[in-house]
Amino acid sequence: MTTRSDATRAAILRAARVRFAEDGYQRATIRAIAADAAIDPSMVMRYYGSKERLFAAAVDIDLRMPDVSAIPPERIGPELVRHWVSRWEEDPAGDVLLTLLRSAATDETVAERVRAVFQEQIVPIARRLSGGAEAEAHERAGLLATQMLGLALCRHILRIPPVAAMTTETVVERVGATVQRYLTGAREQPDG
Amino acid sequence: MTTRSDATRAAILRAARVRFAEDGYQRATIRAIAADAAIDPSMVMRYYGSKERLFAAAVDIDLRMPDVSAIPPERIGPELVRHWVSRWEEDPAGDVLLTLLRSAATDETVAERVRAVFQEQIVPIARRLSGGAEAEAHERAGLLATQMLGLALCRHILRIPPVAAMTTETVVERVGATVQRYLTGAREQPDG
DNA sequence: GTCTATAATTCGATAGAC
DNA sequence: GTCTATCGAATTATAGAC
Repeated sequence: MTTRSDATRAAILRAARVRFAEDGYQRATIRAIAADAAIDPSMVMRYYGSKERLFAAAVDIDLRMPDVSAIPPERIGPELVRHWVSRWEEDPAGDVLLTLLRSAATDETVAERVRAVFQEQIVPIARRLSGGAEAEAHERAGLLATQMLGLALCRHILRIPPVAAMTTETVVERVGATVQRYLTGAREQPDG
Repeated sequence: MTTRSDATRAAILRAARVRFAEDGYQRATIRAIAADAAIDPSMVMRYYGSKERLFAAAVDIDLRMPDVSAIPPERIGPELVRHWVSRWEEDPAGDVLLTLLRSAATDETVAERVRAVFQEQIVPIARRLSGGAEAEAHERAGLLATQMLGLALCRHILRIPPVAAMTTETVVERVGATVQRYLTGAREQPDG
């Protein structure tokens, strides 16, 4: 029933997501987050205990991959890319994904978390499509990750002009074709 | 003729490259770099003036893309990937590339530099292969960047197991085919 | 050329008044 | 529940002895 404290908590979390997304974990300061939320810095400590716990709360989100069994296998590539692109454009999710990827590049703890998401949410998609062979599923999932994360990196973090300017439809078509090949394409030769 | 100071400069630079590559710009401290180089922290300031200038000196390297005119157009994809993978495994270059990409994810100044490298070294490759159309060259170069940088990100920074474990030959074949399509593949439909 | 000592900031975290 | 005041630690950077 403490609605005022709940509002404060939410305001802190909202400000933290923006700050972490813009500045990264290290440059973002508790003082700046508190200023954005228009509250006192000590309130952040009171509600979240430490900067690290605040960060964990700010990036605690479910990646929610789509149900691949509902997508025709021959359309899986473009559909996955479309889902991925739209996730990055949603409101709190986009900031969280931005924060996660930026932080993963400089923080081993966050990188480990990305690897866990890969193992739990990406590998099963490849496993379902490549009928049993475990090593093959891992390789296909890995290639998928290079393209999906590379797209997000260039489009939202590095903001390479032609990639950032590309329309959703162009991305879905061009990158979708690559993802399709990585997931369902014939293997040209045995693994070297 | 100041060979001792030159040796000190070089030792600082060598230690800086390793530290920046391992810890990133912010977490790497002048004190730690000096300790690695077995000299006094104030010497770093004496030789490089500031942490920022030391960083600039540490990552000042030419990316040296291969001469594309010497490669048959139908083999450009795998050859570019092979060159890229091997650059990341060279000795000082690998550390510098690692530092650049990690730092670009969290530092806008470094990101701007990556964009400049893209414009000066990647776009011309696409331009040469796509005969004149400037917008098309930019888009092809952008797609190339998503795949190349995504590969480096997953293999060397996030160290996603199946990507990190992939042999050079497998990467050259699988990712090379994608790069080949991005650079010389037919366009399925006009840009949306 | 090299090192000691320290200035000047900045930040996370705590104690306690109201 | 919220804010004031401050501690303690870490960092870049500087001044100056040797």
